[in-house]
This record gives sequence, C-alpha cells and structure tokens, in this order.
Amino acid sequence: MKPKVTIEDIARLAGVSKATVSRVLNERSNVKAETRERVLRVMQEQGFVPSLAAAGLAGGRSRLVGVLTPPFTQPTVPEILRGVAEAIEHTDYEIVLYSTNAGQSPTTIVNRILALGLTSCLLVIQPGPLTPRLLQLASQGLPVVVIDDQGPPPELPSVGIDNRVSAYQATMHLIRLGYRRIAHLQGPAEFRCAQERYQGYRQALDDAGLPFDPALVFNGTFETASGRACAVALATLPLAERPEAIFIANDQMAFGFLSAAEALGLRIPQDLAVVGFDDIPLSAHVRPTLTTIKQPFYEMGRNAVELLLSLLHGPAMQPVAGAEDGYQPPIRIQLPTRLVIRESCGALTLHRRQEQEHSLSDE
Amino acid sequence: MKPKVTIEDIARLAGVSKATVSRVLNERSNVKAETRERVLRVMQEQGFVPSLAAAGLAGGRSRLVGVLTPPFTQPTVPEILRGVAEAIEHTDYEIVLYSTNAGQSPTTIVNRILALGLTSCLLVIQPGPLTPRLLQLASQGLPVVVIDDQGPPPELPSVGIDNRVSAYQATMHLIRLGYRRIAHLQGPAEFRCAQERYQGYRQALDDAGLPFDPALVFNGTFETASGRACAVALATLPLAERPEAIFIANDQMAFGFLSAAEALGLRIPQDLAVVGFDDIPLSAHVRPTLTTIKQPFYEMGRNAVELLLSLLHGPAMQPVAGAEDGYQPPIRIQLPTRLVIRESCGALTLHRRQEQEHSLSDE
DNA sequence: CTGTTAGCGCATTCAT
DNA sequence: ATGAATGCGCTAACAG
Repeated sequence: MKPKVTIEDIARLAGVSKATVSRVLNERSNVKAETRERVLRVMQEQGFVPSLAAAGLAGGRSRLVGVLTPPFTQPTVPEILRGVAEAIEHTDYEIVLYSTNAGQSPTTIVNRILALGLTSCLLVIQPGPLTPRLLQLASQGLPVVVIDDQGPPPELPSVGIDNRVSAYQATMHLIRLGYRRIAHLQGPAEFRCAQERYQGYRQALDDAGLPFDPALVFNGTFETASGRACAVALATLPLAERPEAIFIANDQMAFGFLSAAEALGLRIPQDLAVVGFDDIPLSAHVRPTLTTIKQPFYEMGRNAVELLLSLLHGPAMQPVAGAEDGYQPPIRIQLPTRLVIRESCGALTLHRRQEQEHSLSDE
Repeated sequence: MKPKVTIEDIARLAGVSKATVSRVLNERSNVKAETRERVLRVMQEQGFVPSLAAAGLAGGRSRLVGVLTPPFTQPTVPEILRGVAEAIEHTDYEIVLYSTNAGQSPTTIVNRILALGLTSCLLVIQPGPLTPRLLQLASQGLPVVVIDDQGPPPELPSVGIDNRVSAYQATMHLIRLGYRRIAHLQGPAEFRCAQERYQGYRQALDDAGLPFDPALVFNGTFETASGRACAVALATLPLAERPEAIFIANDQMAFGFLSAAEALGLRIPQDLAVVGFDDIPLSAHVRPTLTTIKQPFYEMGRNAVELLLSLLHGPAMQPVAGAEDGYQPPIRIQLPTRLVIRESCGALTLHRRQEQEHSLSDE
C-alpha cells in the first residue's frame, strides 16, 4: 500500500510544527506568508492530501454529505444527481451515496447513515416514508435538505417546484389551444404534488370559465400501467362524453396512455390532446413526442447542495421578518418550470406558426 | 447535535471493556456468548452505531468504496450504479461517489479520491483517461476494479462483456435473416471495444462466406451525430451499392441513424435493417424499436462490487495454473450478452412466427 | 476469554 | 506567529 504522507512528514520536511501545517491546511490567517509558502511547497512535492477521515474525527465535523436517493433507474434521478455531483465538485466536500431501495425499513437506512458518523449533513431525494425520521434527525440538529420531487409537506428545508402553478400552465395551454372538455389523470392522493397539480388544473378551468366535470378526473398511481388504464377508460366512454384533451400528472403515466391509445386506435393529438408533467428523457422520444412541463432536475440538485452547505456553514441565518419569536420556517427554494411544447398537444399541427418550444413564463 | 453514543458508553453500561465491545462489533469469536448478548442488548438500547470514520482511521482500512463514474446522464450509467448500490447494500460497506465530468484533469480526480484516505478501494466505471493513474495506484496496492463498458485493455481487474462474440452474434443474426450486403458503423478506434466489435463483424461475414466490402464500413464516434452522418452517407450511395442491413456499434449512434433515415425517407427495416449494441432504455422506445445486443449493466455493477470486495478480503487468491512464477494476470469477469430482437432488424416482419425475444445463447 | 495500552492522522486548545 | 499537548472513536497489539 502507498505509504500515506501525513502532516507529520510535511511538518518535519518543512521544519515547522504539525499545528502550523494544519493552520495552512485550513487557511488560517495567522501564518507568516513565507512559512505558508514553504509548507505549501512541501505539500505539493510530497503529494500530500489530508485525510478527510482523520480531519472529520478530530474536528468533530466531516466534509462528507450523505446523499439519499431512490433507485437510479427512476427517470428523474440521474439528472438530479448530476446536479448534485456537479455542485459538490466545486466544494471540498464529497458525496456518500445511499440508495434507498423501496423494500427496506427507514430505520435500516437511517442507521447506515448514522453509521458513518462522518456524514455531517444529508441531502434526500424523494424522502417518502423516511420523512418522519428525517424530521427527527433535523430536530436533533442534523442539517437536512430534501428535494421533494413528489414529496409530502416540506417541514424540512427543501427545493422543488410550484406544482400548482405548473399544472395551471399545462392546463391553460390546452385551453388556449381551444380544447374545452379537458380531462385529468391525477397522481395518488398521498402525494402532495398530485393534489397540487390537481388544484392547478381546477383553477385553470375556473379561470377560463370552463365547467368542471368530475367524470373527467381519473385516479392514477404515477405509474405507466395507470396511464394505460386511463386510456382504456376513456376509450369506452360514449363519444359525446369524451374529452378533447387530457392533462396527465406525470410523464410516466402519459407514456402508458400514449401506448394504449395507439393500440386502441385513438389518435394523439387529433382525437385527443395530451400534456404531461416532468419532461424526463423519454418524453422527447415517445410517439407522438410529449408536450409536458419541464422540471429543472439538474438545477434542483445544484440548489439543494448549495442550500445544504449554506445551512452547514451559517446555521444562524438572518431572521425572517415576522418570525420574531425565533421560529424560522424551513427554507424552501422554488424553481421555475417550463412548458415544453411537442406533438402530443396538437399545438404544432393546429398552429404551425407558433414557436415550437414556447416558454409560458409570461403566465 | 445528537450526542453520539460511543463504544465507551456501551462498555460502561455493559460492564465490560471497550476492547470487548469492539470484539463484539467485529464479530470476533473469542467472546463468551453471554457477554456478547449483554453487549448487543445495550448497543440496541442505546441505538449505538459505530463510527466508520474512527474505525477506518484506527483499523487502517476503511469500509468505504470509492466509485468513480462518468456523468449519470450517460445512458448506461444508471443501471450500472443500480447494480453497484444494490450489491453494496448487502455488505457493511458504503459508497463514496465521484463523478468524473469529462473536463477535469485525472490528477484532480485522483487527488479527491486519495483525499479521503478513507476509501480503501476503487470501482471505476469507464476509466478512460484515468487508466494510467489507476494502474499506478493499483501497483501501489490499492484494490481497483474497472467496468470497461468501452475501455482500454484491462491490465486491471475488470468486469465486462465479450465484444467480439456479441458483435458476431449481432451480425450473424442479420445474416440468418437473409441479408447479404451488411454494413458496419464502427466506434472510434481508440476504444478497444470498437475494434473488437468490428472483428466480430468481420468474423461473422467470413464464417458465412460473405465477401467483405471495406466501402461498407463507416467510422463513427459512438455519438448520435455520427449515426446521422452515416445514414446520410448511405443514402447518397448508388442504389446498387447500398447495403441491405447495418450493424451499428452502439445504440446511441443507431438513434441518430434511425432519425436521419426517417428524414431521408429510408424505411427501416424494409429498405435497410439495423442492429445496434448496448440496449439502453431508449432502445425499446425509438421508432422503429431497436434490435440490439443487451449489455447486462446491472449485473456488471453487482459483479464489480463482488470482485472488488473479494480482492479486498483475500488478496491472496489461489494461484492460476501456469502462473507459477507468481505473476497473476488481472482477473476478468466476462458477462454474457443477449440479442434482443425488436423491429429494426426486420425479423418480426419477415418471420412473424419467430419468437420475439430470442436469445442467441446457443451461438 | 478479557482488560490495558497505544496509537491512526488530524484539529484544537493552551502555552509561548 | 508558532509549538506542545490532548483527544476524536475506534482497532490492535499486548498482556493476563
């Protein structure tokens, strides 16, 4: 094994004490410039890299952030992780990765986390059932940030999007295209984002003066199969009752819907326009390509890291006005989404002149 | 912050020495059953979790495996990582993740790795330019395993596939379908796998007694654009010289080929049959769906972890016959691939009776 | 089988 | 501005 170069070696070679080397390492100011230079040079020559493990142990706080993620194969995850990794890279922190395969108990996972004792903070993607434990940990002082791609109410610092507004934009897009009977395939009620997207849908109908028909709201699971089921349900509807368009609460279900629709001889968008939600990689490649709300997954990752590190460095944030009692509501970073117009909504066929990837940020 | 429960606490509460607690922790056998029980109970009660950081420091070897990966958005990566994560989960090791964004210098990356001093081994996905450094590290005793999805000659322990045989199968599949003029879009020569796939292609032609036409071999970059370029090149060929089928060295290029072909009015598979290589998620969803060689990415991840840990635990492997001089060639785990038959090769339209996902393992 | 003694490599008091 | 001493939480020899 490579003989690890230690601070002691550097100290000896540079003719200073270990303490001084340590000071240089941590960029303390109270080191004579000349000495610092010399030490730095020796470190360079020796290829010295301080042991994070030891530093963490001795200093009481480590430079490792624990990242808890759902399986990588979940389509939204890679982009988020890319953002996380890239943000971390610019810091002197490292990532310890825990993948939370659905089956395991929250306790097991959390134990693995604490096990390290070297993870000084936690970044959790889609906490789901872990939330209670996270709250507990956070209340014990562990900095935690969640990316609630589809999460429960953020009692924790979080980064996410405004689901209500985004759903509103999606629905309004359909309304603007002239569709009047607009259905909605919603996600499971236990997901807050499913409710919010439903609310955005309702609100858009209301604002446009369109009647709300409960028969046009279908219950989904956020999974492909429920998209297929919805298409079947729609196809069996009497022609007069069929909607002209549908807003589907995530792309995964939209894929199922699209494929079943094709099999059923339902033409998209001619017979039925479709708008999804998420914009995962596949969305640009299914047939027809899917008009959808783009979630800024990459940016979510980046922002989450920044938030986490800011929590770590300055636990004393400037008090929010009106929170004079000392209670600070958890920080929430809300990122903008964007409507990506593709084939499935019919905009391209109906109005060729319209710009293809039109941002509805003027909403 | 939560007051960490230490071994000392447990020792006091259980009325034993710290050493004994440590022995229990590491499942040493020389502890009286009764004592062990008591210690375990106390640990349970106190919710004790040993600090990996301290353990690593003290024991000289840590329980962290460094995983070096290309950007997660590279389509083959998530599956591999899923395999890695799942395999790790069954152990008491943890993952420290380094994403190797192309731009950075190998030194920077390697420094980050050594920085920890807590990573006792390395798992590298697509080492690429890092290889020289890795060899150096390995020769210094650091256990390293690479997953050479498209890597250079494995002088390091590695897990991968047999590219030659797989390419042979792909080409032979086209030959069996009756195509005789078969083109090949190859990857860049600096990738060993590109050469091997080319060799497999050549061999299949030879074995089938088909003439080899150098004009039918195109140079690609493994990226989408070069697939498009190839389609254009093919389309400009005089009709008489056009191939009836093409074996493309990876799916990414095949996507480009498919989309350009569509734009050029070239029908796949009627005018030209296509077989790709990799079977990444998109491959089942492009139009037409892509017949391709499935690489077992998930299994590669799992196997790599197992190999790495075995290297870590028993550096003394049983000598390979014929290596009496003490030199051990690096271990290579070669996983089987599988031909996945979809639309683009024409098998489904030509021979409806054939099974859809026919494994050519009898090759 | 079990307790005692030393460190692992570093950060952090205290001194000076 | 720098050096010496102490300890983070744990494992690894040693002794019994």
